[in-house]
Amino acid sequence: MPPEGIHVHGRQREAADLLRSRGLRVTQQRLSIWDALAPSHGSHLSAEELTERVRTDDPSVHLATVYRTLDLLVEQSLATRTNLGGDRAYYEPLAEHLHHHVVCERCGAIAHLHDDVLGGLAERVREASGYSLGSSELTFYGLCEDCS
Amino acid sequence: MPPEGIHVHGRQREAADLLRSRGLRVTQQRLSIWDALAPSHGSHLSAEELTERVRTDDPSVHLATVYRTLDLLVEQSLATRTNLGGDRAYYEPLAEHLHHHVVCERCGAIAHLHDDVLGGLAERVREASGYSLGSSELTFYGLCEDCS
DNA sequence: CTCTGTGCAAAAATTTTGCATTTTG
DNA sequence: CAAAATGCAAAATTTTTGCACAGAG
Repeated sequence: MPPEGIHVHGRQREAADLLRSRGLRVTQQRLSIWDALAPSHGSHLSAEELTERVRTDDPSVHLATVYRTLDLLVEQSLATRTNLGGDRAYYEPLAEHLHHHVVCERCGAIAHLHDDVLGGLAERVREASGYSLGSSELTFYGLCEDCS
Repeated sequence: MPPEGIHVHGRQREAADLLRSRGLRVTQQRLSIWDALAPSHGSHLSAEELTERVRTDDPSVHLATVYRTLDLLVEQSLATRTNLGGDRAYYEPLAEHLHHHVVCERCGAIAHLHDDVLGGLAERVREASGYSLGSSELTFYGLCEDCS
């Protein structure tokens, strides 16, 4: 088992490649932000929460930079922005598979919903609306098992 | 066909009854806001747009009152708040049937999606997540027929 | 008359922007 | 070196709140 540092560097190297391959500049800030957004650190982070995390590594990173980087990552489809019913936006690294959210209205627990649970939903929506569909944001509210 | 005034008063009387039956006070501001939120006036209004509308009738109504009233209406399940991907919240009077939204990413046109288009979605989500479901907010993004 | 709702102004919370400086390629 | 990214502070946007006054029941 490699020491912790290796993981970080591996992940950062991967991020650096992602950025470079898209013609974007690789900066220490972007790498740190990408790190802090890692799924293992818990998802659904607001820009402010993310900044706090990033700052434990590099306190000089400014909130504005985090916003600019998040815009960039979303634009590049490397992250997604979700709303989850609150007032601010939450960000997640783009997962292997698309997913949606089920939010517990009592304790705030968030479950992920794999796209394949939806059945032929997109097709039905396309037919009903006449729109050609791209992305979607589906959020269900209810009570988690513990709370209900 | 009754003159226009009758409609307004009919709608306002209905609103007054709704408020009274819930133990809430009937104020001119609430009636005007309810009126302005009417589906016929076009839906998906932001608090600011709604205030503008209300002010054509009564310029003294304050934005803060609109926010407070909208909170009230949502709390009372007389209106819904949706996000539609933007930064601010949009409000709709609670329709006869629940519905969701399909937003055109190019021209902004919004189509409504009847709940019955979703098939057994809620049931499938309940099974997959273990949550007992209440409401949901589903937004699809794509291109409308004109734009695609 | 009492309690709730409103207007107002001020603040809070979230996100964006202009500009000088630093860093990347 | 040139172009792009960052830090900073200031502004813009959206929503909330405290308080004194007005209006509903």
